[in-house]
Amino acid sequence: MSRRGETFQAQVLAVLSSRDGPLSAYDLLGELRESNPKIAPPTIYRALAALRERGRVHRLESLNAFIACQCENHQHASILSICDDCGAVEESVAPDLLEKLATVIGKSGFAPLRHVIEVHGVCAECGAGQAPA
Amino acid sequence: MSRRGETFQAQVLAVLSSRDGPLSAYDLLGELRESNPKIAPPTIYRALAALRERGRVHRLESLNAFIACQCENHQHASILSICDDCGAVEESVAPDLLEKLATVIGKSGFAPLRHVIEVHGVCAECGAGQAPA
DNA sequence: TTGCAAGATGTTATGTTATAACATAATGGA
DNA sequence: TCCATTATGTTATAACATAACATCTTGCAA
Repeated sequence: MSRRGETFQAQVLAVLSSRDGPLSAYDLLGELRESNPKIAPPTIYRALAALRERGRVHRLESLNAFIACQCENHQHASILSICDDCGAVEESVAPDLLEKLATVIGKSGFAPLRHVIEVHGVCAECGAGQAPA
Repeated sequence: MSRRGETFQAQVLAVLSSRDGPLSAYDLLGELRESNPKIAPPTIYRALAALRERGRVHRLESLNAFIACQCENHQHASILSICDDCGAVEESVAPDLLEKLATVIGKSGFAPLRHVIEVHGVCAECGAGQAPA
């Protein structure tokens, strides 16, 4: 086993961390080709898969895009709020909400393993700038 | 304005309703081409968009697939439980959970408009059939 | 009744996202 | 050293989705 990939993963994470909005895999590909023109899609996807396994990156399923984990502890299900106006994404953690969710869907005997919770809407900043009507 | 499209939308909904698992847009395309070989992707996507607007169909963002709404009242945010073993999807409604969710993400002033709540796991039937270890 | 405006639908092409399949290279241990 | 194992590179293609424009329907008004 080796750690060859970690440098590249670190680059991917660095690019994602420098934004407050999500990037698609092909956005990342474009960025990273500036320093290494030869990389291909599988390289990006493999790095993203590794980073996701370690909880450092989240995939926004409803946008087909990726974002760096904003939390200290990277092992948790997260709630992602996506501003449809400015594109900013904020991460929340709410263990009690997950418990409630488990209760709701557990009624029929379902055992949850992975949560996708994404809420689209308007962030405070964009909402404040809007006329109320 | 016309209702020409409604027949086709009804066909799409009929196919989706006949399954207890999701179908991709191209699965649907394949099915529906049996009765009408000339339809193209935009036709499917337009029908799905109309059905989604009326709450008759849900998109599974984490699977890029679609499923008929299983509820009586089609105007509500739904919680989708997806069995990764057999593919079955079950729909739950929990207004109080949405309220709690609104509270959690509303702390920073975020105003929710659309919810994506998908839980992957193992359904009762598949879980029961498994060896415990 | 004809002609037209508006919107729905059909059609072609292409854009975007993701992975299969296989070749090559690096690493560490026997 | 040599091999087994796993990571990485490379090519090609699969899967998902929509842009752009042509065509057809419909209802209405002159």
